[in-house]
Amino acid sequence: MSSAQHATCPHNTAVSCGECRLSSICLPISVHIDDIEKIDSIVKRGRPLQKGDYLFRAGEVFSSVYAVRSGSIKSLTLSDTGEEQITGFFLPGEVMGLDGIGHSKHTNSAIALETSAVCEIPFSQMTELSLKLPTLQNHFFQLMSREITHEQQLVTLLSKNTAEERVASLLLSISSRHQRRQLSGTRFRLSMSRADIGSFLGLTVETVSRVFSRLQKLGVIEVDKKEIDVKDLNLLKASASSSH
Amino acid sequence: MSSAQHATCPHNTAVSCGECRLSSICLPISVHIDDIEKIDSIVKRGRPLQKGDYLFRAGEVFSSVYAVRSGSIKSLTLSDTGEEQITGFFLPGEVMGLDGIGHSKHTNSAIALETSAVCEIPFSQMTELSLKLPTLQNHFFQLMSREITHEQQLVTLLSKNTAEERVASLLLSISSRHQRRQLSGTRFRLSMSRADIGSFLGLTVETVSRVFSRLQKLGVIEVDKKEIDVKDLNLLKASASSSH
DNA sequence: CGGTTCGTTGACTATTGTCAATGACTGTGG
DNA sequence: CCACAGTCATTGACAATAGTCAACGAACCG
Repeated sequence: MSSAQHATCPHNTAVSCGECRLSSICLPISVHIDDIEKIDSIVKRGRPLQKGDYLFRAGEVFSSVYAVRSGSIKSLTLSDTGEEQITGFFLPGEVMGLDGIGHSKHTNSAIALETSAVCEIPFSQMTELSLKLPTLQNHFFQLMSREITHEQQLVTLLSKNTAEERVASLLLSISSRHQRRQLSGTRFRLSMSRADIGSFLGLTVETVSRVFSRLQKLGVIEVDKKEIDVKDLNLLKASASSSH
Repeated sequence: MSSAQHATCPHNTAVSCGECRLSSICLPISVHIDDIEKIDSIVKRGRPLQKGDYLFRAGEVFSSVYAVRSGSIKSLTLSDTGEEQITGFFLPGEVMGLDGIGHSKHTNSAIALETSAVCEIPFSQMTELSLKLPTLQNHFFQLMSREITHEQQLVTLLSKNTAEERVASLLLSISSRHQRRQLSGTRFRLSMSRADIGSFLGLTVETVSRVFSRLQKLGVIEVDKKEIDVKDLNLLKASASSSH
């Protein structure tokens, strides 16, 4: 039904890192086979999360980072005034929870947007193993650095771009992340609500909804509830970058 | 003249990590003395940068991260349309350049806001040393994780807060970073221009200027060009957090 | 099925951006 | 040492983008 389903069972809990088709995304490219086994031995695979389930909560003691195996997860913080701010959407192959390292506590909560499976990587075991596998150490430095870069790009998006450009950019981002997994970059399902999108992009639900309508009217995309069909990728790219 | 001057020469290039009064900020707290010497031996200390000098440029090959020793540095990216986005301000003891690790290229440029000195830490030597000093490895993981958290807080600020709240938050941030270095948290000099502040906070120069005027009229701060005197810290904190 | 959440659309408001003018400060060169 | 050009900061008037409030229908859940 969903276009994001894998050929094999998407939430299969018995797949090792060596066999996982996502490994090229979440693991260092150039590790030896026996090293993959070592990594594999510290990874815990729990049973799938149901939509709405928490993977971890802000304030909890940090002990692991998580690689999404299937489904999708949103991360969010609660501001002092109690309202939630969506800080990210994580798709299969992406690693989350890196923000907890700095203060030994999670600063975000993580909630499944649909039925999802994750690989838990206990952080202290990972750092220990990193001392013997320079490639692994380097991989995590790179993961974290890219996360910094992503956040900076998001800051720029919020600083300098209009509502339409922000929404178009998010669609492009999701599109390319689907493509990286050999899925369609032009037809996909948004697992998050309009409110989540709005919070992530610093917009209200109403504005997000209006932008979807406008992009549809312009022939850029076709929207059917959460299903998005990109009709003209170049137009979408044009919508995402400021014209002035 | 500037309130940020150290008692000893602030740009002294001959101070080792062991003697540096900033070490508790930029180095792991619990390293043994001989280990500090090892770290010290890979750190390069160049001659001070003058105002406007580049420390590195976006696109250059990444090889080192930098700890600010004195002065202040701004980091910025150039958008595809060529306009600059300020991504951060770095004060003594703070480490910058971490975003370059992920793609082996700097994604930001770094420019001195005033006469400044930095410690250059060659990254490959650091990672190599990290394999023998778990504390050092952990320290860098923490530094990077905190950077992620900071960026997320900035995203939230831009998403949810008004112009006044953003400016007040920046002033509070600078205030507490000064205090951490035993400097006055209520009287300090902003080394960056109004345009830099605006770009960083996603506001125009005019709006920044108007907010400064308003905060002054309200008795929160006193503004004399770049010199800021916080008259009522609690009022400033109130101005920084959303009232609704 | 009924109640609740979610998404869309409209009318109006308000915060911030844009454009413009002015004054202060900075630095350079005659 | 002063004059001048250029940048920077401030302020005002006006415009525009996105937010607020409200109503409605559709989908989802128990």
